[in-house]
Amino acid sequence: MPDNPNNPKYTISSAANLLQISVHTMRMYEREGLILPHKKESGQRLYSDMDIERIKCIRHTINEDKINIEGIRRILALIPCWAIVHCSISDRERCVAFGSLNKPCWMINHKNNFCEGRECRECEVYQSFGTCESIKNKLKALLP
Amino acid sequence: MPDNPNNPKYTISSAANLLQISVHTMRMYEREGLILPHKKESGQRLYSDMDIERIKCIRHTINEDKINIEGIRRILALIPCWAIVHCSISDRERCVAFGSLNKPCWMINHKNNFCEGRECRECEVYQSFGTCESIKNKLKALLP
DNA sequence: AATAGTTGATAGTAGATAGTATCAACTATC
DNA sequence: GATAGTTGATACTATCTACTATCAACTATT
Repeated sequence: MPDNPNNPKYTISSAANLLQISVHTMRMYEREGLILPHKKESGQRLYSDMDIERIKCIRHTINEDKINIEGIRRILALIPCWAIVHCSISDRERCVAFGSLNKPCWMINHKNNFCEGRECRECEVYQSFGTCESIKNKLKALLP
Repeated sequence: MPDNPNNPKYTISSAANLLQISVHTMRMYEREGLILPHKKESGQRLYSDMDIERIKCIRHTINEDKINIEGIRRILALIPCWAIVHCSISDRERCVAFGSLNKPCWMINHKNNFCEGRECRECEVYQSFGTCESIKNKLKALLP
């Protein structure tokens, strides 16, 4: 396996070490829908370099920008997934994620359409927040 | 003056009464950039029915949805004003609001362009949050 | 097979955040 | 012209939120 930034290689404790936070905080962020680590069949989590970067971004948003977790989730829920993956109109009509206002698509079972068989972890929608670049910049690219 | 919903007619205390909140909370929301009441020349604030509706929405977002004020402001900052008012590319390059990531345009002096001479209170960008309809729905309308 | 790490869950804490109280100077309205 | 309301400012507080500690059962690694 080549060393791409999505390669899940850190256990939860070594990731927590890198980030100087507790293992439990890592799991909290996941429960809240902010991160989506790789899971082995046994259920054990593994984190990639992208995941580390993403969590740094989350921490900055919470600690420096003073936005709470509900706020972050609501912002993530605004990412216009439909315009990023270009799913069809009929896909959208059936899609629970498209209709959701308070949860990002990757927190919702929405596999009855375009996203069938795709890993949310790998999806550009999920990764929009990965590098802490603002979602506004993504909107600027999409909206002329 | 006809009775349109933007007509500023309530003083701060009668508005606070209608909303069952303190006068001071009203001014806090303003300081935080969530509302933009009409001001008389003396500096006295006047609120319209739309303002009342907007504050109801803000309260719901804080108390029920549990999103903090910083979070709300960051969400408002995501409204794609440029695509709503259709300002020119060169306007955008000069516009401080276009570049801002953490404040909505109406909190920023951005009158050196398209918005020159326009009242932010009356602008569709500001009013996007007026009825508590989600900004996601606005994005859906703008993004095919 | 034994140690170290992981899982989910519940209970608890330090500190931040939304909101309040109080103030003197100024304005509206009767 | 007098009362009631408004302005901005600072100091204060109750409550919630992000985070931690501890637990027994399970898994990885040596």
